[in-house]
Amino acid sequence: MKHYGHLVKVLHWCTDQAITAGLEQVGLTAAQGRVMGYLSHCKEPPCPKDVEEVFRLSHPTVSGILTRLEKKEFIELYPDPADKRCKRIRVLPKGEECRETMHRTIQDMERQIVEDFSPEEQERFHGLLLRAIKNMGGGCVPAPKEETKQ
Amino acid sequence: MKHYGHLVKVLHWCTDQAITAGLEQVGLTAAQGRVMGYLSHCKEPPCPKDVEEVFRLSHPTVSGILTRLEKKEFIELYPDPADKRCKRIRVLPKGEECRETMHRTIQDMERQIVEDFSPEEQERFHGLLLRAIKNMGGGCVPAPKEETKQ
DNA sequence: AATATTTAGGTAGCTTGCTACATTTTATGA
DNA sequence: TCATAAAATGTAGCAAGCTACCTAAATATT
Repeated sequence: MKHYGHLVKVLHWCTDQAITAGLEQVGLTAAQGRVMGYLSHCKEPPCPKDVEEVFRLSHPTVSGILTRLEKKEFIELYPDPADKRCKRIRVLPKGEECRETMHRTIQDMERQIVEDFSPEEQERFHGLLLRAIKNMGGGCVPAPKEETKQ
Repeated sequence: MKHYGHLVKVLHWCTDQAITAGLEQVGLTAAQGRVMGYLSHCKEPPCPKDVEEVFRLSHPTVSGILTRLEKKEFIELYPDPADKRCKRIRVLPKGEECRETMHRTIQDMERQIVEDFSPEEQERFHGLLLRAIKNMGGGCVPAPKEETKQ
C-alpha cells in the first residue's frame, strides 16, 4: 500500500515553503503571492469569483486574502459598473512592482520540483497528476496564469 | 511552463475532500482522521512530538488537533512517567471503534487516486513524487502508518 | 555541582481554509 | 409584470496551519 495522499500533502507543504521564502522580501504570504501572480497576468480586471474558481477556494477565503492585499495596497477593489453584485480587482503600482519577484518565485519553484527529471519524466509527471486529479473527481484544472481567460 | 505546484495543490485539495466526506459519519475532520489513523496503528503510546514529525506540523498545530480529539473522547493525554516534559497519547475505546472506518477511508482515497493507473504507472507516480519532494529539499518521508516506529 | 543548552510543550495572535446564513442584484418564468 | 430562483458578495464562527515567545525538565559542559 503506497501513501500517495501523504506524499502529495508533503509535496504541497514543500512548495508552500519555497513560495513563502521567495516572497518574504516583498511582504506577501504564499497564498497572497499565488493570487497576485494570477491577478497581475489578467488582461481585464477579474472579480473575486474568478479567483475562487482558479484556486478552488471558498468565497470567504478569497474575500479574506483580497482584503489583506487591499490593506497592503497591492490591489484595489471597485464596484463593477455593469453589475452591482460584482466587484472588480485592480492591481495597484505596488502590485505591479513586485510582479517580477512573484513570477520568478513561482517559476523557480516549478523548476525545482522537476529539477532532475528528464523531459519525458516531466511530461509523465504532469500527465499522471492530471489523471490523479481526474480520478479524484477534480474535473478540469484551469491554469493559474496566462492561459486563463482564453 | 507546467504548473506542477498548482496541480499538487489541487490534488491535495481533492484528497482532503475525499477524507472529509468519508469521515463525516464518525465526526472527525480530515486532519483529525489522518492523525487518528496514525495513532491507532502505533505499538507503544506516541507523544505529540512524533505526530509533528510524521505530518510535518508545528507543535501548536498538533496541540490543537490533539486537544480537540481529547475533547471528543477519541484519545487521552497523560504525562510520561519517565520524562516529565513529555505527554503520551492513549487511544480510547471510541477511537478504537472507528479505526476501521478511518483505515477504509484513507485506503479508498489512496486507491482512488491511482484508480486507472497500471502497476508500472503507480510505481512511476510514487517514484516521481518522492523525487519531487527530494528536489524541494523535503528530505526523507516517514510513512504515516504501520511502517513507522520500525 | 553549577551553569548552560537542548528539548517538549503551552499560549498568544495571526493567516488561511471551511460551512452556514444573510443581503443585494440579476435573471427567469408563470 | 411580479414572483421566484440564481449569482456575487458580506459576516460569524470554527478548524487548522504558522511564528514568536515562554516555561519546565532533561542533558551537556565546565
